[in-house]
Amino acid sequence: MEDMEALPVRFPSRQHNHSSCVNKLLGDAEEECRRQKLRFTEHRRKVLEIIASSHKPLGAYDILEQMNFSGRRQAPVVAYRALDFLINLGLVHRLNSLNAFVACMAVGEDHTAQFLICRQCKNVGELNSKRVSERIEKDAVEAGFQVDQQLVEIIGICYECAESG
Amino acid sequence: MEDMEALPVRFPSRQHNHSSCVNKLLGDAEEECRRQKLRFTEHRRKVLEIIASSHKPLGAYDILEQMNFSGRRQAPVVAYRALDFLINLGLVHRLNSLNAFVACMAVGEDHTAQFLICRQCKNVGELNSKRVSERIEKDAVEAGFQVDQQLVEIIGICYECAESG
DNA sequence: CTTTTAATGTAATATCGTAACAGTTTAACT
DNA sequence: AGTTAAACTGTTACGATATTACATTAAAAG
Repeated sequence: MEDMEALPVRFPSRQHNHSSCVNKLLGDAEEECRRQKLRFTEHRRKVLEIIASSHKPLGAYDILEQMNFSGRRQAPVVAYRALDFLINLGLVHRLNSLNAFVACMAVGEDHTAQFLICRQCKNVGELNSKRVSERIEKDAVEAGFQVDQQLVEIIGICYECAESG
Repeated sequence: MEDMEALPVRFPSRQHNHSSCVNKLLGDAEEECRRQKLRFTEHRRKVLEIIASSHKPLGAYDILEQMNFSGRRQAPVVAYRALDFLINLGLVHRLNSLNAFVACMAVGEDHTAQFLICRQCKNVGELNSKRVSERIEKDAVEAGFQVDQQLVEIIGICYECAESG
């Protein structure tokens, strides 16, 4: 029998205003850090802000370029350290097929994410389909494989790009 | 209603002898190239042979190391060119989460592959679950996304590693 | 046998990511 | 407060992965 609950999907529309995303995410981050007694430092805040201000995936060096606090260029490791932290907290995801990073669109929802990558506008959305993750889990187990982590990246064309030709 | 046909899965067992894989794959490659009027050159044959001789994913530079024909080291681009060719032919797959390459285990079967990556023994298997690929396709479409390509990598522990503790 | 298409050789360089270690800040505990 | 331990930062250097560009050679098509 099919699971009939609505399929949660987040794909950023063109009109979409980022600043609310940014604020929400920064708030979530602060709260989560308080809860887990972790430090939400300047670097971490800045990196999260940069990533959340775009729904296009950013490379580590793109992020780095936007981190010139005092005109001074940061070393790569600075970005990578912050990214690791944010990924562990579930606030940022890494897209393996692009070597790039996006902000999570469903923080704290205990979601399994499949990424929708539009190869035209380059925006990335999240499909949070439990049906997909459960299907993968079941079939892997049936094949004798114990699943720790699923990485699902779906390349194609988003709704708005398909509309506008 | 559930699809009840057997779930095709290939995970290399420990006893497994590679030479038959290698021969089969080289044969398939030759045939496919003849059919498509493509050239199965020395580099391409060698790279395919190297990849097929292991079920552990190999990086481009690992492959390169094994390509020293005349004691002379090849340039990276040589390996990448052959890899691109073999990937386009469907004989080799790229694992994005590892920046590495494996031989296809189901050549010519019009398969959609999900990769099973054992983080203990490092072997990689292929789950060729139509149910998974169709579930992804359906849910993406329902979310307004037109799918061109699916990248599914499943990290965990294979049967033999789970058995032996 | 010449044209044109595909593949190769070679060098240089771009892009992505980590190791190592000294110094500093913060939190936790007397 | 003063001391200690843990986490974070600054900095340098380097390793790993991948591509561009262009001259040359080989193969296929006419």
